Amino acid sequence: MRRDVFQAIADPTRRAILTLIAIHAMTPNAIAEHFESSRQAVSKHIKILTECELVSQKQQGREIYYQFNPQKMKEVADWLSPFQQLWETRFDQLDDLLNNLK
Amino acid sequence: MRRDVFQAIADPTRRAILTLIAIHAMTPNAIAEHFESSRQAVSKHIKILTECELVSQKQQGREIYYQFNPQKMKEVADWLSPFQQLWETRFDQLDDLLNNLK
DNA sequence: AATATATGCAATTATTTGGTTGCGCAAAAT
DNA sequence: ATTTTGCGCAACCAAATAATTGCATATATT
Repeated sequence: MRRDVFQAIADPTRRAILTLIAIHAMTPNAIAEHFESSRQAVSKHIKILTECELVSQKQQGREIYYQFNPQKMKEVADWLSPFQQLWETRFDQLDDLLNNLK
Repeated sequence: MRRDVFQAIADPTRRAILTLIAIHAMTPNAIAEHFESSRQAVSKHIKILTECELVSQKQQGREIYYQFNPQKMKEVADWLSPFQQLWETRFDQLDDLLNNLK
């Protein structure tokens, strides 16, 4: 079972969940209310997000609050950063970029 | 057929292809040489990357050179940017972030 | 002209994915 | 104590995905 961050954010529902809980931790039911999908479907997405550590949980009675883990998302940004220069940086820095990619 | 950038970069081979051709445009055969997978498998990945416009092509005789399109990749960076503040910015800017996410 | 090369397309298959439904369990509420 | 609520787990299913194989076509090379 491949469970990396890139695969996790490939799904639009999961991306929406992340934007939701980035604001504040939420329970599965609260999250599911924001979507058409069933609670179970949403819960499955949360499970995937948890397994790849984009999300962590803290139990509170019978409720479970899921919260966003920024550090893991940073992995995407890190992979992206060498490319970033290609769309925003001046041409005299292109050599640096090429070196980074190798 | 869902064909967005996020789904495209979910596959590790496709990410590797992108890093490869970001340096300079390459033909499918040249790209395939860098992987275990067959030429056809790689070609399919290239097709997906082309369909979501992460890659564009220019024909040159019977060879086709595929090149990276930074602008499309920027979409990922744009989606990521509000989160970015969560792992690197000072706390007094957190309000701005929360507004951006809503 | 005949052959070799570069490439795309189509059909097939195994695996993965996203979703549903039903069930069980523990914590609250009545 | 009984019922309701919040949640995860397992089984199942349809659709999508990744990869293979075989074939067609156009451009080079001989």
